[in-house]
Amino acid sequence: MNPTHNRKKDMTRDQIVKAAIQVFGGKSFLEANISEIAQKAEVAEGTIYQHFKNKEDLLFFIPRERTAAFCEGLELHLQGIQDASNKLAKFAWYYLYFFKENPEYARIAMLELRVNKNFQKTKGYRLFRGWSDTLLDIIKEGQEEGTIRADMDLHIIQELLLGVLEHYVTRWLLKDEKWDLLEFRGHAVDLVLNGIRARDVQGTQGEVARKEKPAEIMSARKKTFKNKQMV
Amino acid sequence: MNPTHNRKKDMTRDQIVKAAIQVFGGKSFLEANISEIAQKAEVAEGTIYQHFKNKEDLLFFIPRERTAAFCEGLELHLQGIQDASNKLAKFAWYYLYFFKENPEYARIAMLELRVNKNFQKTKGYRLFRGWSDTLLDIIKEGQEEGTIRADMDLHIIQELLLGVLEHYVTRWLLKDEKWDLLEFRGHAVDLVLNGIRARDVQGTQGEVARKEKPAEIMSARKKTFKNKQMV
DNA sequence: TCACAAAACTGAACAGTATTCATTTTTAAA
DNA sequence: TTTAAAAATGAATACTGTTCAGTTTTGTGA
Repeated sequence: MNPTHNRKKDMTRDQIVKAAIQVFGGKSFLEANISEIAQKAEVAEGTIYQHFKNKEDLLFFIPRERTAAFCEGLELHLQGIQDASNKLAKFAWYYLYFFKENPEYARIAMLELRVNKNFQKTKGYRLFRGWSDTLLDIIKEGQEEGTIRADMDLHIIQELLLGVLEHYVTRWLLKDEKWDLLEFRGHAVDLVLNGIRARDVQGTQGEVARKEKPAEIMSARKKTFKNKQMV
Repeated sequence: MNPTHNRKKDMTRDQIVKAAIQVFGGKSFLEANISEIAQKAEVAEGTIYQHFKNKEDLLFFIPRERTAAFCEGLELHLQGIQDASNKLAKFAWYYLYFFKENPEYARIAMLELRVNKNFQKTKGYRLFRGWSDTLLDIIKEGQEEGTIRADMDLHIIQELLLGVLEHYVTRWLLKDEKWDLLEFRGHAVDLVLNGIRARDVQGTQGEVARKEKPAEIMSARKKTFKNKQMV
């Protein structure tokens, strides 16, 4: 068979992945079982193993499709926004909006993939976190603009933002999506942006947990991050 | 047998829990297996099921012991510190310090329990999150002192702090504890404290994501939180 | 010290589910 | 239409959590 004519196989694979999102999105990895996925996808259990090495491999494949959709939407929503602060606010909004609209995927991403050590080593993970470069660019832009404090490494700020957003989505999921995920967005984002905003510090109240001078901090941290690969 | 004389049973239970911490702390819930725990605890597999309903029940029992240790240490380390900001800084330090010293428990708490929907309904969970009232008290104190911004609900600030801390511990674990967990503490805490610090806002740069007036925000949110039980 | 009943423990048997693989069916080019 | 490769099948297998009938240990009262 000609390698370009592998439509059929792709189609059943898509069916399987679609079914997997439904099943994995509704119960934990452990509780979800292959037979149910096979049934939903209208294939035999054995068929799944022609497309995926095992149950975990199938789980790890899921973000590929959704990440692409996430990135497309993000690009679109960021277009036309001028300064970095507004871009960050928009980013946070879109992030929460996306998971609100994709609750099944949210459960998979936040409650399974995000805390899975094996997933960190997969191709899917790089896509999953690939878009975070966009975030780094925005932060850098803000630092150059002078609207975001430059006395701190990019990655620290990035981790702060992602940490808070992931946390809010996770809490929302664990509480059975009882409230609107976007409800507290303004306040949470306000706190974070307030924290990273540049201002003329006069040492008025800024003595807590800051023993080194700004310049030293930045250069030192950049090196450390590169060596230790925090992100 | 007299119900007060159940020492023997408690001892084997402790052995089992200790072994469970080791095994669950070294691999995922799925990869960990009962036979290994039984072997490490020097009991038969069947014995475990006399103490715990099932594998998950055993996992959920683990935080009981460690939470007590966490709280004791926290109380001790907070003693003698005067203002709320320094208490929060100390809280963050102690939080990270504790998980740095208990990496096995950290893996269980952050990568398994924290994202487990079933765990949220257990007795262990209430202990696990019980100490967070301490955090609420400190934040309230800061708001009354005037050092922490009072135009925002307590719980929003609490979630921000916990979110960031949990996120940093999680990243550290997923990257195989490659760096010192306390290394970036100063910077992360600085960002958060900077964000929640009270200051005389003149509307200089504070227009992002803040469409309502401070007073309205607070009263509205307090109600919402109570109704929807975010925490 | 012994008897004995309750508590605690044991491990082989059981059950449920992920995975394998020999076989059948489908596909598409010749 | 033929045919060989690709794809799909599902019964058999293997692995692991859980059960339970039987054994051992414990503590008490005679």
